[in-house]
Amino acid sequence: MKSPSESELEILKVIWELEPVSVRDIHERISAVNGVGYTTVLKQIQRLTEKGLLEKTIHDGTHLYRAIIREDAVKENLATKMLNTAFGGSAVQMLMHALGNRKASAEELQELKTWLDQQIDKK
Amino acid sequence: MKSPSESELEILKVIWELEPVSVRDIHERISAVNGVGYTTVLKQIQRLTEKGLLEKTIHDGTHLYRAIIREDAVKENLATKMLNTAFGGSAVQMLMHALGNRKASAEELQELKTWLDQQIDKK
DNA sequence: ATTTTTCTACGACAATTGTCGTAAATGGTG
DNA sequence: CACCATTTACGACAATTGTCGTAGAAAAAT
Repeated sequence: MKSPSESELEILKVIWELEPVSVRDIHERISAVNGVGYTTVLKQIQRLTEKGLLEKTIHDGTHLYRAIIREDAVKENLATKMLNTAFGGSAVQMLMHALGNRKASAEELQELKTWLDQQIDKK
Repeated sequence: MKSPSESELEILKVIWELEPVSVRDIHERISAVNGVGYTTVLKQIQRLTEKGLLEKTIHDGTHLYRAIIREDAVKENLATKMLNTAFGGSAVQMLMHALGNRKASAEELQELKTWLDQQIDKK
């Protein structure tokens, strides 16, 4: 299960949000941020499709794309892989580095705590 | 600040642990896991050195390598980048996906809680 | 000092990725 | 239908990465 590159992930994120969606719409979103060309985005979409991560349907002449892999699965994969390869499986380590120097907002900490307590209760 | 690839990270991890360390020792560790050849590891080390992530010192004829970038900095970078690009900056999201389906052990949850409470107290 | 063993340096190659340019196809408009 | 504007398909190119093979340098053994 190879993880998508950062740039591929950008595209996937737009698709998860808007699917089924046209290349045009995806490009609009992406280029607004990084100014990349239309064909660049198109090519990447086509490659993702070849790789089986996306599916194209032609409806009334317009080509629309949908994701085949689920958002949760990809994110889980990313997070888990990083947890294991970079942080030796320690979630605390990962969290510390993620929030680390950055002053985690009180709300965020609270939110984490809530989720955590809930997890603990579930046992 | 481009992040190291997975394979580069493997090498960095060994170096952080053993530095200053010879190619031979690094190779031994790595190949024990994935069986990759000596020159493969050497080449990667050389490239990392070119890129300025490692430093080579020749002491008594042996070439030893040390890391120039600190372990914490790299990990922080990795975690932060993932937090932002994949999880929209939400640490809860990231944590949920990292622990997600996998039944986080009670100890791990407890450890997380301890760290969190400590963070909250610090405020 | 000569041979053998071990390392390092270098170059090569395939796969992947990010990025376009150009050409071909399709659709909409007058 | 003929023409212009969009879109899509293709191919190209440079950079990066993972992987070696080979050759030359250095160190160790005899």
